[in-house]
Amino acid sequence: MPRVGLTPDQVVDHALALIDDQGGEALTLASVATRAGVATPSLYKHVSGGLGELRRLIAVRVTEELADRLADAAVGRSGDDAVTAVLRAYQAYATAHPHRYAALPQAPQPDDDLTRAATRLVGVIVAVLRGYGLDGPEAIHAARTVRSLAHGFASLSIAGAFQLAEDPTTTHDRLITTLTTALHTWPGTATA
Amino acid sequence: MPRVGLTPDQVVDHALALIDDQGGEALTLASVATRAGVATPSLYKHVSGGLGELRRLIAVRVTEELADRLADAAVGRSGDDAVTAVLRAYQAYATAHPHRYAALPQAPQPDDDLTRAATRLVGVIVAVLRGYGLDGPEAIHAARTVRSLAHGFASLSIAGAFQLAEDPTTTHDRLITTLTTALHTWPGTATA
DNA sequence: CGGCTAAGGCTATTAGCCTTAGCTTTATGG
DNA sequence: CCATAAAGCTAAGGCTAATAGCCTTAGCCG
Repeated sequence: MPRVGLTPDQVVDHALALIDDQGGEALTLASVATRAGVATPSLYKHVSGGLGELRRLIAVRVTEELADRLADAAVGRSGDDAVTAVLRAYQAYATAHPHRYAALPQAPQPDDDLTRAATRLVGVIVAVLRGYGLDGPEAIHAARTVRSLAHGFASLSIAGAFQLAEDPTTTHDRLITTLTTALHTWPGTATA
Repeated sequence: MPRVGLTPDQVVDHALALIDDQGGEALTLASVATRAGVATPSLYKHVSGGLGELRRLIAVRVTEELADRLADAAVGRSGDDAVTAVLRAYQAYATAHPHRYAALPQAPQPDDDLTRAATRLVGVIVAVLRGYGLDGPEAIHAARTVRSLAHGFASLSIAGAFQLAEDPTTTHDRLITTLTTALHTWPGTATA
């Protein structure tokens, strides 16, 4: 029939639109195919690994998007200002695209592409940490801590884990203050 | 045929054994039924909501288990000692049962049972924070921060996100030191 | 002791999904 | 203008969840 001219990237586009609309549970090759205006098996011409690979590509794309946002937020800032902006950008992305963010851990194994994207994301954090005199292995430990905090808060808030009356936004503010304060006196640093 | 004498709890037991063995991806009513020595539809007699409810029950069970471990770790300790023990227990549980922990976010919506279990888990953290003079709303914000850090690190480490040469155990040590230090000068506290 | 009821099994069926195989058509390059 | 590779299709197989309806067991009550 008429050729749609699909590309792997476009398949991921459709998949993301579907996830945004109906959640990761609804991600099925059949629905993606319908959105793309194509029969289900045709998707294999572009995503040969089937559903598993599609999930992988989604994780890569989302990680890249997130890394972009963080990089944008960091540019032109340094120190506490930069960390604050990065953490706010992280949470803003997760809040704006909750299903997309929740789809992240659905990826199979961390492959090369995903590792590359994640490395870039971590790179942004490491770069920001230079403002605290952190470098080398300690910068990695600190960056992992930052990422754990950002990811933990994002996934818990998306999952609806914060049900008490207290405003999660306030929690996030506290969390940022706590983090910036801690980074100034990072444990492994001799300069205390 | 001969009655197996199944109960909802036993169904969850089988499901958890399956998850531990083969990961959350492999959780299917058919496999659980096989393990239980029963035909698939028979499971509906015990878990009427089908796969969705089973996942819900699993999340509740895992959250309860985790809360137990944290409570055990906290007993008889206070202050930095208690926080350290709780965070280590958290990570130890996640490391010991990675698939089980990864299955947590597969639960549908936070229902009453899950909320109850999570409330107990948070209660343990809040109790530990009393050692820092934290109470009321600020204790909640601090507890959420602690939980975010613990959950973020656990899920990232399970997902294999820490691929660089640096030892994640060292990261965890730094993370704990950072957290205890920060709790002593919690942002919202007047006593600075 | 007889019989009733409810619970816990079962088989059969439907609907939906992923995936592979193989055919057909379109677009493109020589 | 034709050959070929890419991109679509239909058909089919095998898996899953879920529902419907039947059968048997266990236990209780008269």
